[in-house]
Amino acid sequence: MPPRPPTKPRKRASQERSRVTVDALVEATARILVGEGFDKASTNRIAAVAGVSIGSLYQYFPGKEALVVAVAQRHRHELLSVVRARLARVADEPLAQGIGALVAAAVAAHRVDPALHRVLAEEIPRVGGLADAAGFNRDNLALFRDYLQSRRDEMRVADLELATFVCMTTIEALTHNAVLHHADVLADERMEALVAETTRLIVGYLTG
Amino acid sequence: MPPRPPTKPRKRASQERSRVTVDALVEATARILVGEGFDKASTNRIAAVAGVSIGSLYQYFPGKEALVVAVAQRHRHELLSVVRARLARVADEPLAQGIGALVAAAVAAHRVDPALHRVLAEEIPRVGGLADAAGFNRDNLALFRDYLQSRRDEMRVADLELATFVCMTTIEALTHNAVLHHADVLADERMEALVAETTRLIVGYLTG
Amino acid sequence: MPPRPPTKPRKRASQERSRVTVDALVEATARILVGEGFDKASTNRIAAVAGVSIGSLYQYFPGKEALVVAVAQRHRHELLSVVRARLARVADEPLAQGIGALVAAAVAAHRVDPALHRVLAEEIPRVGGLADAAGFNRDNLALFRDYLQSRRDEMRVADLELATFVCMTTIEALTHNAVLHHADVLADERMEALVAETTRLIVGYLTG
Amino acid sequence: MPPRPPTKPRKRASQERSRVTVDALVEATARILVGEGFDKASTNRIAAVAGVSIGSLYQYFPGKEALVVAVAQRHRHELLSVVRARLARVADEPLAQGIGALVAAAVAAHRVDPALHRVLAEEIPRVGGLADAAGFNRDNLALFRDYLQSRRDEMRVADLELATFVCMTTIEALTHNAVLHHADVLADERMEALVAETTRLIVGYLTG
DNA sequence: TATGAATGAGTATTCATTCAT
DNA sequence: TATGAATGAATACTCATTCAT
Repeated sequence: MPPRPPTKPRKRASQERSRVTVDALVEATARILVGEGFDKASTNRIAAVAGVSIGSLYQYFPGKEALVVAVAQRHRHELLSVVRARLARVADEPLAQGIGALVAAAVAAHRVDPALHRVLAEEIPRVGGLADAAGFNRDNLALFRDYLQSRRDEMRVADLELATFVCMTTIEALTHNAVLHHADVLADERMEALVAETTRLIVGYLTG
Repeated sequence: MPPRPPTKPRKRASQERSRVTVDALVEATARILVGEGFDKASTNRIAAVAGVSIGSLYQYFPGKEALVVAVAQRHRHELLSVVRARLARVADEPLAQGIGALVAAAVAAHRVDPALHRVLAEEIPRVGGLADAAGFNRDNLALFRDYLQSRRDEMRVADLELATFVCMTTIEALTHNAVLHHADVLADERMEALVAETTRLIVGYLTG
Repeated sequence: MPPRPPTKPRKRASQERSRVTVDALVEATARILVGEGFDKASTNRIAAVAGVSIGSLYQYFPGKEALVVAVAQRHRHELLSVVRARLARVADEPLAQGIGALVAAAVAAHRVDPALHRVLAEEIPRVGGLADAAGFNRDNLALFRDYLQSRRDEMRVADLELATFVCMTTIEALTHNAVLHHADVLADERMEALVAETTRLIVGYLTG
Repeated sequence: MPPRPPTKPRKRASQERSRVTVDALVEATARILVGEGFDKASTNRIAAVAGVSIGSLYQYFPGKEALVVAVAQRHRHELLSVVRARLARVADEPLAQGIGALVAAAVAAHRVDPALHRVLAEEIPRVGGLADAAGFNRDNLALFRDYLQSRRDEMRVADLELATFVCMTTIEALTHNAVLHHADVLADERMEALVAETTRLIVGYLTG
């Protein structure tokens, strides 16, 4: 097993000045990822776009991977706050409403920065430290399991763990595919239809 | 827009000798992809492993991408024949049986060469000619739409196109995730449970 | 001829605090040199290990070379005091005793800090200001010439200068090689044999 | 223990063309080593001076170290043939003649390419694969032991192994120092004196 | 005086691809 | 048709040193 490239930031940006540098680097990485793709994102290029010397890049990040991971993390946090916010509003409503909201939230999340989301999901070799760079699912999964748990009496599933896996995978795949690959085909009203269908699919499955 | 690297084989392998060379190259590519990962798969290395000179490689393939595409295609054909064979056997049975068989087929397909499947799906930047290197779905999609069409009267869906999309995406995502990322967790009996669950999910959805 | 990097300390450490800083830097350099080798000894690393800011390092030393030179000088002083102490005890004894003591002293000197000695002698490019970083010989040479001069009547050599050169070079080479490269092979008793042999060699040469 | 940089040539230069390339690279390395010193000898510079692309350099050598080793080896072979040739002529003469010839040979050897010899001996960090890049002594040692063995009855030494070590180390150190550091001081006639002195030193030692 | 953020020239190395033989 | 020597742009990363705070 070859040693993986490190992905954790090298030093904390303590002073204000360095904070700016770090942000510029992460932002530049995101911009290049979206605009030119993963393998144009060389460290030299990132530094140049960030308006920062290559030396400074390496003061704060141990390498390219760490930058991509930082971008993915930032993206993940944004998604998560979108999902959390929406979910909070329906915590006490019946299952059908909850699932509906969740699916809608997933679509909304995929629309936060679809281009970045696509690069993160499809262009980045999921290997080494990048393996779950886009794995915002773990957080989502926990969130969702808690929700399902709280609604357990409305459901008819034997294995909650399995059900969570099935639901999350399904919702993620459908919204991802729809938003990222069929946005053109699926006009707005049809997207609403998809949300409805997905909700029906999941609710039907859970209340079986 | 930068010109994409060409991905089509350069010439037909008419003579027997060429045929052997081409096969050796594709096989070597696959072996390296699985054994060492996408970015160790350099053209020089592929040629070396294939026991062929780098010059010859470029006689038959316009570049690296073309080789990967060829590997993906070969893999796709294998998958497709697995799915087709299984589907043929249930063409005349009721929907529930058909869907069950399809899900089982999807699992079987993912087990043909999981390591290669994983590399193709997760390590290769889905960009340019590689965009749908792993997109064996197109074929599957057509196959499945035809099947659903033939069983339309057992179903209660308004939009067949949409339903096909929903079902295929769901089945693909669930089996992919299950086989490639949770094979350890999902022991054999639980895998059977997953097949059952997935079938219930889809059948429930289709029959309203 | 490119300008040589300066190797003299920048300012006198007049205040106590500075003194501590300078010592910490020299000590850190020595520790890194021994523990990780010459080319891991970057200025940044030295400063870090010394617990001093890189800025401060440059307040007291004009560059990396100066630090290494300082380490070498410190080492040289230690060696010299070892040799001097031993030599003082035999100043009035006949040649054979004197030479014997000198050889033993040379061995003892090489054992003061063999690891540092080795790095200084073998890993550091003897170029520029580093040219005689390990050249503790100059001092030794003077010391030894004086001793030989005082025993001139016991000797039968035409050219004292030449004889000094021959003796010093020989003793240094033999003890260095023995201690640093054959310490494993030359067990303690054999090392004593070497001291005896070397003494015989030199005394034989001087007394014709 | 960190993995050492490899020092063995990467591929054999089978065709005539590549032979030329390899030679040019080794020659260029030597020239840079002598003219600009070890740490100006970057791979890019070596390739440039050799009039060869950097890519070609890496076809034949795994890195910088390997080139330096190749240079050292080439140099060693030249030295060895000088020494061997001279030694052959006195194989049957008495010890005093033999030692005299050997010392003269050592001086001659150091004069083959003194500048290169100096760089190899003093500027190259004797670490890793470079550790005995300049260790032409091993061959010499064997050669010399055989010679001493054949003259054993003229000698009065208890431990032949030790005697060989003492003689070789002494001769090497004296000639090295004389030729490389005191060439200016030691004019030709004085150099002859040194040869005589050294011979006397050694013969005296061996014949007790 | 001390700090540490910033610099950027410089270094080793890879790899897709070409082309003379 | 096959070969493999040659290419060189591109890449990740280091490190001595400066200077504003």
